[in-house]
Amino acid sequence: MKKSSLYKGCLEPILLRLLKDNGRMYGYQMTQMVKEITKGELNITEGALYPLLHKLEEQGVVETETEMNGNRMRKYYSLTKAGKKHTVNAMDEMKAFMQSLEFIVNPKPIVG
Amino acid sequence: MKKSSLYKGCLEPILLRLLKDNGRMYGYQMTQMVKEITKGELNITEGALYPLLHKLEEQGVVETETEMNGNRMRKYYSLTKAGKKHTVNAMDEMKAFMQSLEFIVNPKPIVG
DNA sequence: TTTTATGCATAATTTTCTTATGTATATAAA
DNA sequence: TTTATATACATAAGAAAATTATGCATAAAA
Repeated sequence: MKKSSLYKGCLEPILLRLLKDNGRMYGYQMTQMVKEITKGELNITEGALYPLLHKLEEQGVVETETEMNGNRMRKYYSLTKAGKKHTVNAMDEMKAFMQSLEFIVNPKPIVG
Repeated sequence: MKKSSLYKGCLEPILLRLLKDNGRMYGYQMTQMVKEITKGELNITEGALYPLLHKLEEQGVVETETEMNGNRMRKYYSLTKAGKKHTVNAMDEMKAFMQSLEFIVNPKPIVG
């Protein structure tokens, strides 16, 4: 994604979140949406994206439909029922993680 | 650190932040402080911690002093002058990263 | 006396990216 | 009209950054 890859390990929950919010999406669309939302901060590389999507499909987290847009193929991904459950857990973990980061980066002084 | 390692890639800035806030610290102390601050969420493994500290020392980001505490050794780490500059940048990147995560996990609706 | 905590360290392996490469169509710019 | 950019997929090689396992050693608690 970026030079300073803080994002290592966060890609899967990010994709799950996108699918949860937007329903059906195709790969390239995900990269563009993330780029836009993060104002160019986060650029998902194809080498990270596609293998991960394939893994999630293998695991039954997402399912796909391939459609033609003019002459170009689009492979749409959406969460399965199991994938939706999985996503709930992933989002909880994500929140806990972000909270923890917040605690570290912005430590609260102990009030006596 | 944890099973679901979202933290992959964040360890270095976390350590820099600790040293910035607390001055001189030894490795084990860092693991305990992070565990405490994050309420047990983040458990830094030794296999991740020590090689990283050694790398930072090699790079001149931190410097060390070894002291004996009773019969047990403690190796104290602190930021060098260059390390302090480096940390300012790292914290900026960290903030941008956290902001981006926030945007994704908690997307703001577009107000027309 | 055996487990847990403190304190360091490293090797092997796995996970998760980046970078590079490949194929192909559509559009914009030169 | 040719070239660059954008769209859209995919995979392989390599690097980065963890986990897991192991080792050594002292101190305290069970």
